[in-house]
Parts: sequence; structure tokens; C-alpha cells
Amino acid sequence: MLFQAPQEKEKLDPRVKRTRNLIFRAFGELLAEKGFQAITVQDIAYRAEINRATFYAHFPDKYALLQYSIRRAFEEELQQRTLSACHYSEENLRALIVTVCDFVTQSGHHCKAAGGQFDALVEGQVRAQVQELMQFWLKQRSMPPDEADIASTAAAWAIYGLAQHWARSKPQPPLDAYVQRISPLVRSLLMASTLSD
Amino acid sequence: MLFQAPQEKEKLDPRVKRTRNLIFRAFGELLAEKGFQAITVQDIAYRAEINRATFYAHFPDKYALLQYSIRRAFEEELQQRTLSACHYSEENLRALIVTVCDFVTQSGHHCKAAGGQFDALVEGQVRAQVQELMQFWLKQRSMPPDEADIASTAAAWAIYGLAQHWARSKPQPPLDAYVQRISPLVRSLLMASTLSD
DNA sequence: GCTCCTTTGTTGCTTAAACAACACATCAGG
DNA sequence: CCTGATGTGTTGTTTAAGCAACAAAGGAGC
Repeated sequence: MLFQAPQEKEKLDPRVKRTRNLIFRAFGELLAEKGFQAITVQDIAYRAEINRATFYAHFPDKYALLQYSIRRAFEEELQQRTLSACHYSEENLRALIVTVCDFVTQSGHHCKAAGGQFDALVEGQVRAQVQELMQFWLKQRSMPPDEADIASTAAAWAIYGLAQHWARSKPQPPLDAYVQRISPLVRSLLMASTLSD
Repeated sequence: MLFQAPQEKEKLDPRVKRTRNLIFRAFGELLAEKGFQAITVQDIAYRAEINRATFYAHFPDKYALLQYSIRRAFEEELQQRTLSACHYSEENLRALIVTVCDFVTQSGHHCKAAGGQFDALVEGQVRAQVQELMQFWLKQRSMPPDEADIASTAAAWAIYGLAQHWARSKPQPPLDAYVQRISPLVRSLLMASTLSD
């Protein structure tokens, strides 16, 4: 992939990579089975076939793992939709918005059992990644860094906000139509300076 | 489980256990995809997320892994059918025969691409385990060891031979009927001395 | 025959994971 | 209240897995 996440870059000890994969998968399974609070670190370690102390070598606690997992889940979602290693285009922007909408709904009813902090975590991680990706797009199109910062930040917040709005709205309009409607708004935020293509 | 396989007993370093699991699964996947000869040790190591040298720390070569895998696959088959931790009964004996028949057919067309040695390996491993299990049954019923050896050996060979015969016979009679027909033969082998129950 | 390339086994040295043991927090029940 | 049980973090020591580099065995193609 061309757009590698800033964290977890380059060469990482394969044992570390594998261990995190194991923890990630185990956590995902448990999350689906029991809900967040009911999960203990022991559960995770057992399921992942690792020692409990090893868990703490990678994450301070299960909340940190939750955060990491949200980020990874969203990353994988992006990769599966062939985004993340892409350039800017209207189509990719719409796809990105769709991904965020889906992810927000998913995380909404996937595990409502994680205290009020859950939504905040999802929001933070997803927004950060959306912003990074769009920043990457803009720099690729040679927008000056500080402008790209501002534009991508604004657009990321807007996308997340609109996604949440859609997810909560009753009745829910068809996603396609909604995205068609809002993507020009986001585009205008992104392209405030360079208005071509 | 009450009837633990003689190898791989008691407490084994969890890393070893996990590594072997990873290798076992990776090998199973590759076997389904490419066939035995096409698989390299590198493939297995890559798929299992382990170092190639680690593979050699566990198995001399891929043939040894094949042998190990056959044994494990059959073990798991037994456990799934709730055998292996059981006492002798007519029903369990029939279930055992059914398992062997299924396993022989499976391994027959699952990967025909492993030289002529493949069948021999399956045969050896399966027969050994069938024999061990029945020996366990007999000793549980306080048959003297040397008698149990002989009886279980004869029965194991008979079961495997009859399973192979069934798998190759055309047209194949219904498995249920076939097992009903042959299980008394096996039973007579097992119970040659103690003819009660 | 001869390369070039891939795969195979093998070997010190390095590093991450396992363990056991610890002090501490939390909570249900007598 | 206290007691037993369970989960949390942390630490030093031990052990398995990773790495890089090696020699050697096979193939494929010229």
C-alpha cells in the first residue's frame, strides 16, 4: 500500500506484528460475544494464546487496545474498499464518506456496551484517519502543507459530523442520495484554494 | 479430554503450542490451495507468520509436518465426534468406524497430489490412533495388556482395511448399512477373550 | 557442460514472549 | 467488619522465536 499509516510503519519485529494480530482478532471475537466491559485482560490473553504479561507489553490496558482496535478496524475497512492507497477523485471522496457512514452505524449497534467513552474513541480515531488520508490527497496535489492541514481538518470534522447525523436520522434517507448531496460541500471545503478538477 | 495422545502430552510451552497450531493451520490452507509438492517450507513459514528457522525447530522437513498434520487432523475429527475420551460401547465402535471411513474418503480426494507415500502416511497414522484408542478401551475393561495389544492391533488393521475397501467400492453401499454389517466382525476381534457385554 | 536462481537445512547471537511471584484493588457474602 | 476470590499491573529470570549468513542441493535455460 502506498499510504501507510504513520504509526506502525516500516519493519516491525514479526513476533510483535503477530502478537498484535492475535490480540486484535481475539478482542474482536470477544467484543462480539460479550461486550466491552465484560471482557477481562485474562480473557483476551487466553483467547489470543499469549501470556497476560505480554498483553501489557503492548497495551497499557484494555482501553488502549480498544482505541488501537478501532483504528485498525477502520484501516482494514478502508483497504477493503480499495481506498487508502489512492489519489483524490470525486469518486474516492464519495467512497470515503460512505465508509465513514457505514462504520459509524456499525460501531453504533455493534457494541453499545462500553460506557459513553466508546463513541468518543470511535470519533477520534476515525476522524484522525480520515484527516490523514485527505491530507495525503491534498499534498499529492501539491497544496501547501499548512493549507492542506486546515482544509483536511475541516473536511474530516464535517464528514464525521454528517455521517453521525445520517446514522441518527429517522427516517434514514438512502445512503447514496445523502452522499451525493453532501459530497459537494466537503469538496468545497477541501478545494477552497485550488479550485480545479 | 481423558484419553490424551501419548505424544504432546502434559504441559508444553504455550509458544510451542501456538507455533505448531499456526503451522498446522497454514499447512492445511496451502494443502487445499496448491497440493503437497507445490508447497515450500517458505510458503508455510510465511503463511504461519513464523520464521523459516522456527519451522525447522519443530519439524525436520515438510514430510514430517504432513505426518504430524494427518495425526492431528484425525485427532480433531475424533474429538468433534465426541469420541476419544470415551469408554467402549457398540455405538462408539460404530462411530469410530464411520470416522475412519469418512477420513479415508476425505484424504483420498482432498489431495491426491503427494506421491504414493501419501496414502501410506494416512494409513499409518490413522491405524496407530485407532489402535491406541481401542487399546485404551480394552485396558479400561481390565483386559491384560498383551492381549489388549493383540486384539486392538488386529481390529485396527481390520477397520482400516474395511474402510479403504468401502471407500474404493463401486457402487458404494450406504455407510450406515456397511458399518452395521462389519461392526460385529470387529467386535469379535476385540472381544475374543472377554465375551461379555 | 555451464551458469543463475530458488529452496533447503544449519548455526551463533539477539530479542520478544512466558513464567512465577508480587502488591494492590475490587467486590460479594458470611 | 473481614475473608476469599478474582482481576490488575509490575518485575527478573528463563526460554523460544527471529535474524542473518552460510554451504549445499536441485532445476531451468542457454
